[in-house]
Amino acid sequence: MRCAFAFSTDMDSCFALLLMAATASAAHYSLLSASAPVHADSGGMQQHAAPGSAYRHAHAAALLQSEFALQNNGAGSHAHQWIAAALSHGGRGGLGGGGGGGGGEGTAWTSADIKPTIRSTGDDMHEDNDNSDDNSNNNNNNNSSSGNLQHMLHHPHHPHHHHHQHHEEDATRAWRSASGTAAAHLPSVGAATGQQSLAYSGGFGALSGLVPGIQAHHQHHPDHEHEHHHHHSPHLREHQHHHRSLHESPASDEDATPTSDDLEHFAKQFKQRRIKLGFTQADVGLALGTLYGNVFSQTTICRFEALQLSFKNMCKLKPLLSKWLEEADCSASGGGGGTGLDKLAAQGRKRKKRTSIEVSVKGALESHFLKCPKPAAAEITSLADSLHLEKEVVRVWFCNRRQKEKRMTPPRVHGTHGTEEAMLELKTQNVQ
DNA sequence: ATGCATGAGCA
DNA sequence: GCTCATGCATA
Repeated sequence: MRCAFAFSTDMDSCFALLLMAATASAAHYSLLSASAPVHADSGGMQQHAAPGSAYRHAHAAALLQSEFALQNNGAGSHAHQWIAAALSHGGRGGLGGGGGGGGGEGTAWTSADIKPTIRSTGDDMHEDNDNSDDNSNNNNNNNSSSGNLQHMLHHPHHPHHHHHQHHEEDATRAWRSASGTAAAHLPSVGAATGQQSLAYSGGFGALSGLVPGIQAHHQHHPDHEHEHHHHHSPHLREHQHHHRSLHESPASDEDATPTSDDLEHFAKQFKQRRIKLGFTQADVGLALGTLYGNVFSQTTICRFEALQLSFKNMCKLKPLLSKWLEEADCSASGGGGGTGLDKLAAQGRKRKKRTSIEVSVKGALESHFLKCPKPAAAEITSLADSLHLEKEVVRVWFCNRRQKEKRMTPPRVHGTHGTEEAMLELKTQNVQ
């Protein structure tokens, strides 16, 4: 492979740093391990003894946990309290953007200082180009209303449940292509908030983290106006026949808009290699940040692997991950052994405490969603009222629910049985 | 691994 | 207020 770039920059100094880092970080705290007794990735078991040897074994099944089953911790459902954090580090005045605005009673969770995240650190502008309007967008995904256009055009069968009736407005921004410019915000990496597990002890991640030289290149984005074809079936998981357009090989990391199948395949492969190499999802997210200027969280990487992002988003991330993978791959041979770099995790923003919605209430919301995915403000209000939830909470719930519909991997039908799907998922995921 | 949340950008 | 990308916090 051609992977001899990058490191050459500063090998010497890097090693020095690595050594220091190595000694320093003996402590791993594994938040995740608790949640991951079964599956290998995430948390607990990433630290393999032999750096050079990538002998990781495949791991086990993903447990699919039904949200409904787990949620009833009985905790007060809608008592809101914010984490009053002492905001020690500088911040900037928040603007009450989209989120906070709505709630009537919603105090200002947003008004203090927020967003230490990458996007808008300080004052710089992010030119993230996701011009969601003109030419980008796409999101072809499944079900959703108009988005299905694609499906209809390219494949007759319609996956999942769509009980949708219509939605004309969606058509506006309906998928057009994965064009994208998916690419991204330029680097302005801020402090990566201390992530959950930067605890591994892998090889390259640390290294890349320390190498200063390679920072700011941008990724290539998949743009192309072509409507992209190919179906992705209800359960993408099973079939991974990737037929490509006819001239490119999206499987690698070339540009060209990948097909759903390509993405599926890539994601699978990515996860496999990542694990093999001994990296956690969080590690990857961090490495991406240091390599390309965009830090991603464990969550995002996880969702990528699980195809739980929109098609467009998947396309955007793929090249980045692909690149990382290449580097990780080749560096693996060199042996490795550095360890975690730590980031100053100064986090002090006020985030509304996560509302935990009771199972029964969730059920009610769900059924409303089936009837009407996009309730009007008034409906939301009354619904919220009858369920004893804040309006804002309900509104957000619907937003999130809609987003879910648009993922590549649609939400499971947790209806009357769903056994089939569950089994299928288990089966297919075991492979890794 | 996922639920609820934030915020940019658009309308 | 919606969508979309993304993540903290939690199960």
